[in-house]
Amino acid sequence: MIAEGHRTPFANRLPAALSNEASASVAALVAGALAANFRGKLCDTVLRDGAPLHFPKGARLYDVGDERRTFFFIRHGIVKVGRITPEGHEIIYDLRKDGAVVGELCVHETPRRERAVALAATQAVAVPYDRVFEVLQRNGPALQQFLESICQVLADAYGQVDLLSTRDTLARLSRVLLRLAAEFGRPAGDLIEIDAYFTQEEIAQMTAVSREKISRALNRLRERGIVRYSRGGHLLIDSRALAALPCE
Amino acid sequence: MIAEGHRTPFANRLPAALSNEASASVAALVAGALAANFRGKLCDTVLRDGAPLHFPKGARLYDVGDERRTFFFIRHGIVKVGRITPEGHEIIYDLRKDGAVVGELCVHETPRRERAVALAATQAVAVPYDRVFEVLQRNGPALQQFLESICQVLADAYGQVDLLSTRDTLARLSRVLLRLAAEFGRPAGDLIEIDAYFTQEEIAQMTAVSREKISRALNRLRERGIVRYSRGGHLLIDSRALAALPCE
DNA sequence: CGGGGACTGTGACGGTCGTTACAGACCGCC
DNA sequence: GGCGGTCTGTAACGACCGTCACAGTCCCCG
Repeated sequence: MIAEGHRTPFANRLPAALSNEASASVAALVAGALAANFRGKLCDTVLRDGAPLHFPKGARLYDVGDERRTFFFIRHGIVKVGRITPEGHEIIYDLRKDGAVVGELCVHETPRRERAVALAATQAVAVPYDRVFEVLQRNGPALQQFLESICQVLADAYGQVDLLSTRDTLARLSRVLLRLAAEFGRPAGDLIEIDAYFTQEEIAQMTAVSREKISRALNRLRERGIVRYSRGGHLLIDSRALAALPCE
Repeated sequence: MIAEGHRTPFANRLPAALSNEASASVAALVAGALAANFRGKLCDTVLRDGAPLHFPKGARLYDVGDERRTFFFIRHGIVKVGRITPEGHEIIYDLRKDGAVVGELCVHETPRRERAVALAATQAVAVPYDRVFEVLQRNGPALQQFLESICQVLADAYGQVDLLSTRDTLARLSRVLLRLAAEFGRPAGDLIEIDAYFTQEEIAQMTAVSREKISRALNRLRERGIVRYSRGGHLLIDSRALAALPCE
C-alpha cells in the first residue's frame, strides 16, 4: 500500500485564465463537462479548446485566498476540494473527477475559502466565470445541465453531513468506500476495484476520523473478507456485503 | 424555556403547484426572493403573485419521497431542511428564512431524499421548477442571483461539514450559535438576541451532538456570561466572547 | 544494495460522548 | 386547579475515539 506516483506538492499554480476560444466552443465544454458520463465528448470539446492545463499529483488548481473567479472543467483526473482547519487538520469536502466542474464556489465568495488539489495527475480547462455565465445565459441545455450538476454537488455535500452525523467509524468508512466504489470502481471478479489510490490519511480526511482508526477499521473489514488490497495498493471491496453491514 | 407556539406536527401538506401567474411576475419573484435581503420587494412581488401558502409551525413544505419538482420562495418564516436517519435521529442540514429559496434539490433528484419543515409559522410561494427554469433562461439578473444563492447554500453546506469535523462539543455549539446570531440576531444591549425559538433538541440536530451535551454546554456558557435566556426563552449571546472562545 | 521517506499496523491512556434514567419546570387545556 | 405533554437539567456507566509512541513494510533513488 504505497503511493504509486511521485510527489510534487507545491508545484504548478495555475496560469492566468484562458481567454480566446470561440464562445461556441466554451458552450460545448460547459454542456459536455457537466454531464456525469460524457467522457468521450468531453475530450473532443476540450481538445478543440486547446488549452487543458496539466496538474501533477499534489498540485493545486486553486488555493485558499485565491481571488480569481475561475471554473475548472476536469478532462481527466481526480481533484479533492477541501480545507485546512485552524488546528491544522485537513478536511476533504468532496472529490471531483472526469467530466465534473471544480471551483464553482467562487460565484458566491472571493477570495476563496477552500482549495482544490489534484489527487492524481489531472488535466483541466480553466474558464473565467464571466464566460461560463455568458454561455449559461444563451444556452438552455448547458444551463439545464449546470443546474443539475450543481444540485448534485449540493446533494453530495448534504450526504457528507449525513455521514459525519453518525459517530460510528465503521459506518462512516463503509459509506465512504461505497461512494468510492460507485465513482471509481471497476468490476474485478466478484469484487469492485477502486481504480485510484487513496492513502488511509485521505480516507480519514473524508470521514473526519483519525488515520489510526481507519487503519483498524479497514483491517476489521479485511478479516471479514469485505475488503482486500490489490497489488497496486488499490482497494477491492465487496459492495454488497458492505452495504448490508450497518444492519447487523 | 418552553416552546411558544402550538404544535401541529402532521398538518398542511402542500397543494398542487401553482400555475397561472404571469411569467413576468414569477421572474420578479425569483429575482427578488433570491437576494438575501429583499424583504420589502419580495413581499410586493409575492402579494402580486397572490398565492403565498401558509405553513404553521411543524408543517412540512415537502417530505421525503415527494415527487413534485417544486421550489418554495419564503416570504416570511423559518424552514429547516433535513432528514431522519435510519436510526431515527433527525439531522438538520440547513435553515432557510425570509428571502431564501427551498426545495432546489429536486433539480437533481426525485423523489426527494430530504424534507423541509417550518420551524415557525411560514409563508411561502410554490413555483414548479419548469417555471423557474424558464425565468432563469430569459432573465439574466435572476440567473445571476440564483447562481449566487445556490453557491451560498453550497458554501453553507461545506460549513456544516467543517462544523461536524471537529469533535469538540463547545466549538460546535459556539459555531452554531454564532450562525444563529448572524442570521436571526437582533441587538439587545451589549448582547444579541436570537429572534426565534430553538429547542435544545433542534440545536442538537444542527450540531450532531446529544441534547444532554447541548444542555450542559449551554449552561457552561451561561456560567461564563456568554449566553443568557430572555423571557421568551430566546437566547441572548455575546458574539464577541463566543467568537473568541475557541482560542483559549 | 542500502538508506530514507512515506505509508501502514498496533498498543496504551485519558478524555469525552451517547445512553439510560430521572427529576424539575413550565404551559395549555380541560 | 390539576393533568399531560414538552422541554430542560443532572448523574452514572460503558464504549469509543484521539493522541502519542513506535515498529514494520514497501518503494524509490542513489
